[in-house]
Amino acid sequence: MTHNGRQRAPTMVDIAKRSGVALSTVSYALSGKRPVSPEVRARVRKAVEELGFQAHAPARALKSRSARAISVFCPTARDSLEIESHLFLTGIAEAASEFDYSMLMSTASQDPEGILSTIETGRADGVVLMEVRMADERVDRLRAAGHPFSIIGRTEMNDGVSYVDFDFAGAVGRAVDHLYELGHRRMALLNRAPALSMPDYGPTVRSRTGFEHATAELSVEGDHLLTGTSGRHYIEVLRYLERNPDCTAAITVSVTYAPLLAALRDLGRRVPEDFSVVAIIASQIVDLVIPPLTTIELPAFEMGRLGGEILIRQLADPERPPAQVLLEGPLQVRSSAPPPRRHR
Amino acid sequence: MTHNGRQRAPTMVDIAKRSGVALSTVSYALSGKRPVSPEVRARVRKAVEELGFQAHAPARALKSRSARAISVFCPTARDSLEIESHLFLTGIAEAASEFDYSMLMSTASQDPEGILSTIETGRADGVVLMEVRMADERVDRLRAAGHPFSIIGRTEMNDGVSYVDFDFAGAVGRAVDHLYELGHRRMALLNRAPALSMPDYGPTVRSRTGFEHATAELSVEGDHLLTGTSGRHYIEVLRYLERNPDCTAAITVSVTYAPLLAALRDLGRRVPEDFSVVAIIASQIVDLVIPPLTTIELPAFEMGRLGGEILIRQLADPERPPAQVLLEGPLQVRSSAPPPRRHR
DNA sequence: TGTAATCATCGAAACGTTTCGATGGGTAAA
DNA sequence: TTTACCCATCGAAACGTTTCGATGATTACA
Repeated sequence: MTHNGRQRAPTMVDIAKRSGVALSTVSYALSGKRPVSPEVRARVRKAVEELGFQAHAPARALKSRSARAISVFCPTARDSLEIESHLFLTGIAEAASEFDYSMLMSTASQDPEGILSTIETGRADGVVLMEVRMADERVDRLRAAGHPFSIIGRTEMNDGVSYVDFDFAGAVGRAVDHLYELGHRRMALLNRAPALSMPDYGPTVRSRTGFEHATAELSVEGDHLLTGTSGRHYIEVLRYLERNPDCTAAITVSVTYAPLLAALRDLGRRVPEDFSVVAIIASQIVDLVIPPLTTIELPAFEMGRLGGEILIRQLADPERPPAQVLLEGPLQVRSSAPPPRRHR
Repeated sequence: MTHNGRQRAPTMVDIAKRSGVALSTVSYALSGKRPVSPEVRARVRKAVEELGFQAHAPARALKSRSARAISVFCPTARDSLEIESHLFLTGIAEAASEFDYSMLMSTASQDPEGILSTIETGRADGVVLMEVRMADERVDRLRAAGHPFSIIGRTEMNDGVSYVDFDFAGAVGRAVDHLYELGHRRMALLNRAPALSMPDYGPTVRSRTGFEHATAELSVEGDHLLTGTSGRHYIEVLRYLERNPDCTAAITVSVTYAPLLAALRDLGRRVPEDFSVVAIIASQIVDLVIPPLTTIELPAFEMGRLGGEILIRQLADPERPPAQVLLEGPLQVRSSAPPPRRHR
């Protein structure tokens, strides 16, 4: 039952009048913060139903000093698509609705002032950050101000901060192992080229570290390339493959599978017959790529959900110790890097 | 200048005290709704600066009866990715921040109650809807309640409602023309298979109409397939191509390029030598697909931006007549369907 | 010099909740 | 029957703004 939009929306005063009790009793009947007799509760419920009452969120936020909202900052997709962002985002939104919170979203993702102000103006109670760097001003500022927040990703120093991150180093390591078992002895890591504004983007740094360790451990040759989806990047990958024909496998992070597959195709090298690829990517994206890529799955939606949940739980109980979650992704063998022969 | 998060945030009362004027004068000095002497204005500004004052949004929303926020409902990406959604979303967010509005996002995109309630609880002033059907309960309800809203997409009956849509019928028509000029005389439209909950999804319906008109006009054979990214859909496309070897071209809508390219590859048919493809898709996605697809570009980010802007302008001036925008997309010739020979 | 008009500023009420302390009726114990 | 206590309910204040009408000082005009 909803009321006509033309006239004033019913308030708790209206409910109080109609059910013949005091305003405060209505509040207690609805919130349950003090006991209320069954009859009164029923009368109040009935009036709420009949008038289509819905509590006014700003009034509640004003008085209770909590907006029951979290705010999220996510890079814009105007020019290029950070596709994982969308999975993070909807994951967080799902967590919010699960706990009956609102979610504010903004694309001004790198502006520390803007981020702090959503909290300081009372629009939101906490913040979820993503695309953070190893050293990140936004994190420092939030921490200094004492505002609740959680991160999808993590910085270098994470004492006392809540985060959900993916173990990129471990994932790359397992990808190297898999390719090694397939017989490859020289492989490349196509790492994400950080934009100029992101000189030490966590996943990039940690993927590289994992790659260097794993290749050293197995004594295989490993080449590290920073790349992306631009034409220039495609050319660089193409050149690399031409010059290094003994490199027969690659690990791609996020969208870097695209320039690789394009270059392989243009060189007439087939996947997986001539070249193996393991992609670190969200499963939802695999559906859109040909051939079906062997992946280490990045559980992006789940990361978002968890990141949101962690923040909200912290909001509910400020004493709660920070949660730090590092997720692993399963190796999903598909056709771009088949299982090792001896296992077939 | 920000204050320490531990202590109470400064309010306009604090500003009033520090600058030695009345509370109401502070309000007028900051809002400019009544003239204030230059000296007082300067004193107020100084105090604001020194105390790091930021107006409390819920209090403002309560008194002014406007949250300066819009709310957006977008499908979840848990299982499959409606990639355009993310472009719409960040486009809307960009518009919001441009006009100094907040944007609420929720994934409960099909629930009419939830949509109305963001407005009726005062959390937002208007709604942006997406993924609407030809007949859509959410639109009817919003209109009946008299709530401001705009649509990315449109329904069958759009009197008095603001929307931004893409001309799918026209786009498919132009794609047919292009393929015809390339010499193709039988072609398929790989249309989006609507989910069960979306029996008459606008783009799907209108793409089909455009296809039927254009093929009839040119007297070419046109086959209409409903498909998606699942394995079952892939098989269906594969079967279709096998059974109809004289079909030498296809138009894909959104992600349907994926099963098509996979099937062509598995049948050993090359693009564009043996088969031409025109994809109706956002440009940001083309970077992720091999081969580079000839497209009719879906300006998804711009659609989002406009949809947000239209709503906000309407919020600012309720007298403003509804805006109805139908965008066209340029044909971008890339390698999946090269330019006609005679033009080379 | 007196009156009207103009201007900047002030005071108070209001928006719709939540929550504290007070009140009064009922029951249990004395 | 009194006293004490408990319980449900009430009344009022408060949260931080915006905005209306009032006030007093200044200027303009007669």
